[in-house]
Amino acid sequence: MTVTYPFPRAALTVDCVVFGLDERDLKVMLIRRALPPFRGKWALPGGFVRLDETLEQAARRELQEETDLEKVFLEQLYTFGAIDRDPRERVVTVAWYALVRLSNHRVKAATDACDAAWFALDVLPQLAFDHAQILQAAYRRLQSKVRYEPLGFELLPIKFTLTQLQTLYEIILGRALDKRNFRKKILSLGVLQELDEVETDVAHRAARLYRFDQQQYREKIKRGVNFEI
Amino acid sequence: MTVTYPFPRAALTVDCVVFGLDERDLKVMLIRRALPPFRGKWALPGGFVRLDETLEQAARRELQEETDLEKVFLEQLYTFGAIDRDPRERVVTVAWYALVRLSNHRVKAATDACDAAWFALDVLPQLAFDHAQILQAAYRRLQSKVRYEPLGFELLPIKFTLTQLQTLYEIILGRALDKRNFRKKILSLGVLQELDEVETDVAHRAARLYRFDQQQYREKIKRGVNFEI
DNA sequence: GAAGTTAGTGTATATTGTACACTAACATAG
DNA sequence: CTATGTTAGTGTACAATATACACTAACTTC
Repeated sequence: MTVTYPFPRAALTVDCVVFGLDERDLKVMLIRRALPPFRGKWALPGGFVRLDETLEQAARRELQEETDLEKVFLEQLYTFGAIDRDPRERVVTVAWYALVRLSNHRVKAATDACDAAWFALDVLPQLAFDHAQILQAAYRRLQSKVRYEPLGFELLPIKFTLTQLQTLYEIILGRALDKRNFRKKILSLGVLQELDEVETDVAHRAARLYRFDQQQYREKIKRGVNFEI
Repeated sequence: MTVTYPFPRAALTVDCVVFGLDERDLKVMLIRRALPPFRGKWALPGGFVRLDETLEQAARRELQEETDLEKVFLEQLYTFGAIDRDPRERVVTVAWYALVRLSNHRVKAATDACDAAWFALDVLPQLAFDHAQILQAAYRRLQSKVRYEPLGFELLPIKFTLTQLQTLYEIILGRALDKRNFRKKILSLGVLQELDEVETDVAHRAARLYRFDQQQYREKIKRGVNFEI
């Protein structure tokens, strides 16, 4: 099964920067490469785009092949096309970033002899190809976008406390926020649904649980209300 | 000169949405296609990516081939990969948008029997491929980005009046702005350099000219000052 | 020099952001 | 069952920013 073209063509891949949040850190999922080049080095999950799938389908397929991640938030980041970014040949990659609820998703048992693991952003190993650059771009995008779009909720459980939400913003933005002002602000946006439930299994006063109200959010957006932390 | 690969590959192109501003409208540059498919239809300037050039180089080359545009503001927009976006075969395109000073740039005499022309956004002809979608995406990007990055200056002459600047924002954002508030705001950002010159050839009081101070802007950004209209 | 046209300017009010500290509720250990 | 530890939850005063609004100045042309 070979194909012939009148002019040489770049290979086209997708790569995914998958962010997850645990108690104290923003983490990113990496795969240890089983094959050269960069054998044994860590890399972003990704692979070649097939001709019968869109770019987004390719990204989702790669996510599922290497992890058990389904139905996650996924958005196109940027397309990287430096001439020598892959030592073998010209490869252009469409990079995506994904946000997942870490608690729900365990990394799938190693596929084809690759390890997969979560790394905190400040203790990243050396990465293959230009993946360090891609990861940085994804992190910067997340930091700027989280301030005016409700991305953060994709990283939390469906039901969460206001403290969890605040901690999330503090971790992503890298600075402390005032508790009372944060609550005032976020509640005034009117996109949180207060539940009749509180946390369980905590050794102190249990906090009220909330959930993000997607429908409310869409309506507010239509009316031109802008979400900004 | 043919090449053979073990698996089929998508073709890779770049397309550019080139915005320019005249007295009353935001305009976009289109090329009339000389060849099928969509022969005779209008399309975004663009073409195939060569293996010895980056994606940005490809976009700039296409701009220069079909217009006389050099050193323009150019930024990657999004990569479009719908399976049947080109009727001939699978083609993935990396879309870019460019901002040019219309007064400086006349469209180059038709290259290989293509016409090129500027169209106001509200009187666009039917476009080839998915170019209408790409153009819409570019316009939305411009509208949102112009509010917190100094893109607008790329569309004006180097020396401009505050009224010209305000008109630019009004055209792009599609709403009227208050004259005094606009001036207060834009001057308080401290990125405009007041010149010792005024407009000429006007049949009324001549307005002071200003220029955008790139250096000041960079310094302000470093210090975390945020530019927002 | 009169008429027409755009430039250029300030203030009062409303809205939003920011700084800041204590009591309430619950779990657990003694 | 009481004391202790821990986090939840709440309001107000002040500062900064955004908004609404109308007239005089400067110049050109007839």
